[in-house]
Amino acid sequence: MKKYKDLLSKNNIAPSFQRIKILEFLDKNRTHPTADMVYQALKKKIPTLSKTTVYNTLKKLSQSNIIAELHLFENEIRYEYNTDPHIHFKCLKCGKIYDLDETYDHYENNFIDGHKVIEHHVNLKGICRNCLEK
Amino acid sequence: MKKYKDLLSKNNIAPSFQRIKILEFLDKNRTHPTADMVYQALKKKIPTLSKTTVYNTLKKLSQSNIIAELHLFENEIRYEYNTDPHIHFKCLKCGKIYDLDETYDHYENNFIDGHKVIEHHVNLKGICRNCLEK
DNA sequence: ATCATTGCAAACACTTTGCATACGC
DNA sequence: GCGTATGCAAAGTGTTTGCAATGAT
Repeated sequence: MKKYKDLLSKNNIAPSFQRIKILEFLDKNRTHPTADMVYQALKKKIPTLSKTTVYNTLKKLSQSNIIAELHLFENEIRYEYNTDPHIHFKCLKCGKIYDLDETYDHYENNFIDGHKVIEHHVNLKGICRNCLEK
Repeated sequence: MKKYKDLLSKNNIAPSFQRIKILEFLDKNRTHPTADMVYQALKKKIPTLSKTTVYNTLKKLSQSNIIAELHLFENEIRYEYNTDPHIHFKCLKCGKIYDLDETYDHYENNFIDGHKVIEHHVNLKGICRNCLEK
């Protein structure tokens, strides 16, 4: 996939087969997976893949801001392909995490109590529309 | 401390010496400590204290909503004595976490895209007023 | 041939669990 | 004395590191 190869090269990350596949997976599966979920999914197609490579790659990609590390509600890291600012909603019933297109940049580059705000993260919890219907 | 003893009893948690001390520590040190920080601080005064007790107590207290478990920006759990709704600000320079009295209940008990919002968490990052002055 | 990436295994940090002892009512 | 809390040690997760083998240019 040229798209991913170019993106990696542009960020001075050698576009190895594994890295391209991990990046492609995150682009095509917007499910906020953990490192282990990425590993489990890709292992099927790349039997030789190691968890170490997944961890190393995810760290490299997030350091280059190609993907984002999420620290949502549990004590675990989840990853997502970097996109426009948005907020996260987690369903308390089914556990699914949704991206919401709310920008909510109320605080961005603003000052609160004298503190300069650079980043903001809004995490919501509740019951998702699918679970409400049941 | 009668205050803590009563609070524990009211929640059907036996008000043992260790539990009272852990709760008192969180009330008097609003520094969002990790379990280990609580342990290190209290071990000085209670040499026999074990980490297990700290972990077990923190879990019990947060299950009763006496304290809150925070999943802020790093992949670790921090705890705080439960108070009015507020948001958190972490300084990128000094690492300190501030409580901000912004309520921001824009989404609370509201529906977004059909999802019912029950909880919300707003986490900000930036440079705190102390670090800005330097 | 060189250099970086990979992947195994071991180490690591944080948290939980099992269980015997000790404590409080 | 009974029942629960404590605290040690061991096990369990999620993540990182050391290093030899592999792979790409």
